[in-house]
Amino acid sequence: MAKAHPSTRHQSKEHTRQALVRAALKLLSGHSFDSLSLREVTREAGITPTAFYRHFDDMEELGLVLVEESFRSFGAMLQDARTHLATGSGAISRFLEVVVVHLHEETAHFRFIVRERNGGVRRLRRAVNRELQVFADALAIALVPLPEVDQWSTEDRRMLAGLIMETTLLMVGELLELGPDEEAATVERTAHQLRLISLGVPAWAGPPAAVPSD
Amino acid sequence: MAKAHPSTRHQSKEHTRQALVRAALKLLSGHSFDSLSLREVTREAGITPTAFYRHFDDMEELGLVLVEESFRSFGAMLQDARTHLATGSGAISRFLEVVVVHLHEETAHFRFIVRERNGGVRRLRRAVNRELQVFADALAIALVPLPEVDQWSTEDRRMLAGLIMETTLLMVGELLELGPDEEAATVERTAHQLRLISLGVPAWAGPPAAVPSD
DNA sequence: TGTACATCAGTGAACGCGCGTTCACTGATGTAC
DNA sequence: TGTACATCAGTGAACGCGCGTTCACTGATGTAC
Repeated sequence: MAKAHPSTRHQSKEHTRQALVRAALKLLSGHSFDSLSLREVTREAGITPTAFYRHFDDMEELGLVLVEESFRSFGAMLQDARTHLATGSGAISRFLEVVVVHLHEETAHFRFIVRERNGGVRRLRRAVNRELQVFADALAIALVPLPEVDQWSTEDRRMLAGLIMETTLLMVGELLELGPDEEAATVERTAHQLRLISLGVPAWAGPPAAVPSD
Repeated sequence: MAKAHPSTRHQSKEHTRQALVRAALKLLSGHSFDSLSLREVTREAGITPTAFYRHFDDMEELGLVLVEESFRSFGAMLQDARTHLATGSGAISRFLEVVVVHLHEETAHFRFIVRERNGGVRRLRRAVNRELQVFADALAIALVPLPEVDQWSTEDRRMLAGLIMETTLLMVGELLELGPDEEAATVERTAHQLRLISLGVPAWAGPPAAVPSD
């Protein structure tokens, strides 16, 4: 029962497991998940195909682990963005800079999210979109303190948070296709889009009445 | 040289070709393109694998044809939206209704666009995003007559058109995952997002100065 | 500390299967006269 | 209109290959005493 030290066996198993995860993420830069083969992953990780089953029941289980891990990066990015952020002047540009920095650090994770959210494997798609929903809801709550938004309904705040998150995620998808020197224009465009959205906020008065119709 | 009538041979070849295209689109409802096999497509189309090569050099060429065909549906939708549209009261809701109707008619085409724009096959991704760019630019030009936008720079109009198109396309992606009875909430949310954007338009005064900073 | 046994991560051979592509072919349709 | 030849969409067998999964195994690490 003495499990004081983690034991060499656990450590090396964990090491191999991470090699599998890293191998999968590497290979997914040129593939979608549902054309990724088990043998390909084990080959890249440097182990026998058979050994895969010591770590995962099947590829789909690996996929779900990739979702989890990718969203740790995503969450870290939003966390970082929040601490650097505050509201006010230059907020949008600084927010997008944080996004770009994290994108460069964890490209594979962000690519996985962007690709598989509309990818060909249903369970993965669902898992990715469930996570995105969680983060959008968190963003909606983070918006509460803003003076112009504090009277909005929860639903409206979620609507706004979704729009912000998706506009940002669209930028991420575009940046993944570009070289470093082509990024600036895309980031600037996204900044303008977010500013345009922010300009709509003070004019928003809820869905039903307020504006003549629609 | 007499090619007055289309000839039975051409007709039946064209018929088989369309069967291949239809087979591929059908199979892509549960797949991404890069895990779709040639044999699978010919099986579904009811021909021998070998016969495939009478129509396409390889699967990628089929994929590019799917891009072309899918964007015919996409263009038809935008065309239809424009005739039904005009500006003003209820415009957004009516626009989204047109989108939903076309989505139900050509689900496979829209799914293909949404899935493969971030999919695992580079050439397809590029082709899809090139087409989206073309349509976004067309939308930007269509915005010119609007009184609040007519003084904007071309770049700003493209920025706005991109935001509108992407917000709509996001809705399409979400609707593809939902049953018919769950659609209303998503459409309504998108309508609110588009309205929020439209509320920002009168306040927009170009990127640099005008607003204190950012 | 030393010994005897249990655990278990990774191996290597083997399986049946679907894959993309080749090849020589068939037979219906099209064309020239 | 009738005949002889050309075209060519689709066939069917064959190939070598990578796939996921099974199985009995090895040998290093962990545990009990």
